[in-house]
Amino acid sequence: MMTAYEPKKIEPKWQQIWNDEKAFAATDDFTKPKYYALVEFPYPSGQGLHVGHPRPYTALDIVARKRRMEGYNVLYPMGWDAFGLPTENYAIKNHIHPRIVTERNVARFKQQLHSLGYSFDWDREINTTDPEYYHWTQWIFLKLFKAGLAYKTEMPINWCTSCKVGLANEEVVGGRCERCGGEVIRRMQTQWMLKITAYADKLIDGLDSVDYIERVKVSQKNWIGRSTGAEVDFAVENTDDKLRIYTTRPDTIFGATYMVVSPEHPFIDKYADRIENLAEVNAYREAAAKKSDFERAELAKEKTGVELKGLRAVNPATGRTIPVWTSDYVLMSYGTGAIMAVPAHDERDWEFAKKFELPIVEVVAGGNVEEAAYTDTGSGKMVNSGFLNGLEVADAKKAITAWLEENGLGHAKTNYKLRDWVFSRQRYWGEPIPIVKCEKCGYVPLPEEELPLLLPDVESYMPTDNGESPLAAMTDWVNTTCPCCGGPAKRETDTMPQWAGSSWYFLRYTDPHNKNALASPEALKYWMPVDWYNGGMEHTTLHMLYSRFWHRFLYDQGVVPCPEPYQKRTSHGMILGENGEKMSKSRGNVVNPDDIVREFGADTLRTYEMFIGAFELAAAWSTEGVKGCRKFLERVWKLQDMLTAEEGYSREMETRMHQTIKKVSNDFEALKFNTAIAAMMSLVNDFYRAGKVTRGEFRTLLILLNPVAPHMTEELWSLHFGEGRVYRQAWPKYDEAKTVEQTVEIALQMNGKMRGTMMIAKDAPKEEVLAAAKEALAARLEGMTLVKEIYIPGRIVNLVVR
RNA sequence: GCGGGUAUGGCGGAAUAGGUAGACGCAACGGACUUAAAAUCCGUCGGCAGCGAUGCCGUGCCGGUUCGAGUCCGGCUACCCGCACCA
Repeated sequence: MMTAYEPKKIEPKWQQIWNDEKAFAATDDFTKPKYYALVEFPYPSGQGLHVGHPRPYTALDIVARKRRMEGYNVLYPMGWDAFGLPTENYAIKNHIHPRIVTERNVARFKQQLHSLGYSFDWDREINTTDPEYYHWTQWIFLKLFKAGLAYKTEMPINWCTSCKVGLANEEVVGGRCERCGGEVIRRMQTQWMLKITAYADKLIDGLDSVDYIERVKVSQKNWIGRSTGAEVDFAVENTDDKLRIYTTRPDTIFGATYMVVSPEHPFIDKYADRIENLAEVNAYREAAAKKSDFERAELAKEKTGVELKGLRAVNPATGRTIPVWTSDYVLMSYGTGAIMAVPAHDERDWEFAKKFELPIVEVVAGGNVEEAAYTDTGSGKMVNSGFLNGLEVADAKKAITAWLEENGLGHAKTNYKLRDWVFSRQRYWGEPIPIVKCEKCGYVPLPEEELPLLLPDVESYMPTDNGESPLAAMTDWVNTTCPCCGGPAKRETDTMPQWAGSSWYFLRYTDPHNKNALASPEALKYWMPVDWYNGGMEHTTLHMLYSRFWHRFLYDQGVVPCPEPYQKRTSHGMILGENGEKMSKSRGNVVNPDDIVREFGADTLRTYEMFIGAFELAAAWSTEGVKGCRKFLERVWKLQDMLTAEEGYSREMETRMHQTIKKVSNDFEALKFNTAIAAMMSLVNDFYRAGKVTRGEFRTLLILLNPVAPHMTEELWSLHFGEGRVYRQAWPKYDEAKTVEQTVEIALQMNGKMRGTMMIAKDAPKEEVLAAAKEALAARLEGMTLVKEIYIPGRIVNLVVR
């Protein structure tokens, strides 16, 4: 008699067996074909695993398990991105060392992941807060520093007033701190910077060589924001000086009727004595300085500005003098901080010109520049533009750029929206920056053999109001000697941002216990690049860009063997609450995976999360849907009662078996887990309809279903197929010829409208099919003239009549 | 504003290269089993009309191409997610 399906008993049992057998350890046999599947390692928060975590983990677990069955040496690792603010804030509040908090959270996460039966190679677990790990994070920083890509500078930063910490532009969302929602203001601070801008072109161009879903590529390109144009010098009247601007539309230079400089532009101070309305100008500048970037953008609807009276510039194309204004719609941080304004062909300039009654001169025909700026670059010929008249925009660009270069007035120039990466945090729970400041020698890197520079214990983790990290209070630690001259020196007290540890972690997995290098060249050569990396869309512009930057740098340094770290990148959709809203504590719609495992089992949770909908799209949780998946697994379980002694496939099921193998195999590769599972459900329904299943059919089903529901399939295997394991079986093969039905149902249409169906032999000749169709539709064809006969084999017959 | 995405039954969602719209699942309804309920198994399940074989309509909206359009083309609308004065 068959036993009941009890996931609570069988799941922990198999998890223990896999653990004892080291079932999923990647081997160091570098002669085997490899497959490196990667999911983003989690931040071990105090809340434990969220029901959103298992979606990507299960998806790539399926891929990893399938690859093993296909004979690959698979690396599917897991670790902890454990530095970060929530842990530190918790530590401050509860006076517990962040290390202890981290350990506790990691233990919880790990136990939860175990309970879901993932085939991670736990021997390769890593933790970014482990000195053995951050040794190499610091080592990479030193490399960057020595290559001139890390520098310290005083700059206005985004300062979160609540976290008391500087934020990267990417961490400011809608003028507020991405993490705590606190107000963000601008503040001057000395910061370590990484020159990611030096890699802007490589980061864009590298995208051509990898297989990322399109929207990830598009986002990255937009974020880097490469634009080509020209820098042009405008002479300042009555001086020998020039004001340099950047434009992407040098072709419209004849229409430049005024100039605008950013309120922060040094030009204003330089010529302060000539500005007749200096008081007014300074008042405007002060008002602009108080606004955050966000406020500036918010108030964008209404243009503001002040003319710098007494200063005029010369349009190098027309030779006419034009006024110079200052306005906060021009940003100091992009281009040269100054623009030529062409109101006829730029919306912002147009608005500004309308408001301040500045002249609007059309130089590209095709619009009505009194009504709106005409910005179309695809059509329209140049007018009012001297030697450019009659040219298309694209040709005019080339002609004017050549002319500017010939006359020493300007040159072609590429600009980027991407800014350098603010790399310091005034915080405790991060990697110490391995630099000391010596009065004599300046910033001096620690010798590599002194790494890792350990994070010292401090009394308080509270950041300070003056913007210094809690480490600054540790005078014993801070005061040191200069590695260069031996004189007194002070350690850097800022720490690295959380992005640091996650910018190279995929390399460490290839050789996680290496004491002499971040990983051995052999391991890197074998495992890299990652074959398939899946993660959230929220990481496309931050983590993805940062890690590609570091990896590309390490490639240039000869440390890693390939320029791009990830061969393929996909993204999963979010799991929403039952009400269709984002899950959050405040909304009270959070589902805890532990509860689902306890009530239905891990296999049900895995199956449900894969069945919930298209992998890339958001999907709302449904407890009823979970029950449906449990029911499906029960039905598989109960197939035991219908098992016959036959080893192969039965004649009537053979085609269905081959079809299902094909469908499941292809769908797993294409991330179409929902339809793969639907196909298996369908097959199981067929077994029920037949009232029997052969051992051969059952065997194949268990293998196909194993990546999705590994525990139950192992249990059924052990009950019916002996000591072996499903996870060691070869992935089933299908015979294309056997996936095709011998008799097919085809649709009968008249004038494209459905008029019935008929069964016919798959390879029946066209004439025969048409004859049969005409016979079937004979009554309807009465009195009609047959105009055309269309036959699509296996699909449709369409008779066109009049 | 710019970029990307989505729109299909009561619901989640299927539909390789135009070729039987609604696979699979949920809910609902009917039946079997049961003293009963749950569970399970079997069946029905887009709308309108009809006792019925059947007919007409139907994939956000308007139009087009085609023997045939959820799918292609032109023009819209709504919602979601990024970015947001980047010259």
